[in-house]
Amino acid sequence: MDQFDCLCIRLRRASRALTRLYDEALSETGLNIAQVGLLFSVWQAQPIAIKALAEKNQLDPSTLGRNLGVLERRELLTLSAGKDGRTRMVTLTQAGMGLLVRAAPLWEGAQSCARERLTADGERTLRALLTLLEEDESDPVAESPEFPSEES
Amino acid sequence: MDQFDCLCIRLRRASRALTRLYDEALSETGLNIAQVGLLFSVWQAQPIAIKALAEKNQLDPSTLGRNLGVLERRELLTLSAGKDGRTRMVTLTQAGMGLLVRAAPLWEGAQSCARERLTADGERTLRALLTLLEEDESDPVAESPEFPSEES
DNA sequence: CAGAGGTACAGGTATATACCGGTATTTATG
DNA sequence: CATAAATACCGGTATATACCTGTACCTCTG
Repeated sequence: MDQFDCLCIRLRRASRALTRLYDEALSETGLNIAQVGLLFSVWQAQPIAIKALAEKNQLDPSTLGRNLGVLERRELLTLSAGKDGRTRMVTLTQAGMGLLVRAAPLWEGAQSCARERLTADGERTLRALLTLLEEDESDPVAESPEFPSEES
Repeated sequence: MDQFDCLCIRLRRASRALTRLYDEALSETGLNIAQVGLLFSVWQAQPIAIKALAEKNQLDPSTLGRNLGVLERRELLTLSAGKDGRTRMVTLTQAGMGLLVRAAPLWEGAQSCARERLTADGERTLRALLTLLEEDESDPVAESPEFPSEES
């Protein structure tokens, strides 16, 4: 039962390390990779209800609700009542969009840095493995858009 | 630039999912995988100073200190002054040892379950990749060179 | 249409995580 | 030896994460 053989502990540790890398790269935006990723996820699907967004991100809805609260207070997104009175729809603000645009090149830098640590084959395999680990999988947003740019 | 192509976001998501699997398996112990892993790590190296344990686990020392506090309150480990008056040495209690023994088969179940989702080859590759990712966490994107702009 | 049951979210509680600044202690330096 | 610098830890603050409970709202059924 060596700890280094625990897939979960290793994955968590790698996750912390990689998060530090991305957070550092994004530091000048004032947001971390979790927040930027969340903004991006909203941008892909807005307006979207909290429940749906939670499933999309495999996050507990209550966790997501609090995470959204942070971004709402910073006026990067808005939470408004949906047609169904129970739901709250999430939408990016102009500032939120602008932040994504600013974050894009910084994110690319971190991604390149992370990618350099992997061989092409290794990265493909990692992706396949991550997909397996993520299990369920709702449709992976087929023709996925990219980070918003000035033109979008 | 689909969010699913962000290595960090994917790793974090896989980490959450896998953590849920292990936590569920360990639920009857009253501890989660992070706590069990920490107990195990202490057991491997006790008595050990917080700083050293933090490095071993790639955790911020203040984070680790708080995590240890939780386990100390449950009397699974003790924190005592070291020879160096600044350090606090971590040691498992009998209860802490006992909990590790109880957790072992439950952990094995979760590990097997996780392993079933991977091919043998895939798992080897994942381990190699995780090792790569865990290596060096120093000065990240300081002077990141060009970005391999793929098709962008 | 009224009540039962399901759904979406908010908030409480607890832990995980990191950064920063402060304090005590040790080590290095003149 | 006195003091500056480095070290190890603690506590404040903020966010991330999940579970559980309560509440408002919707939907289904008799």
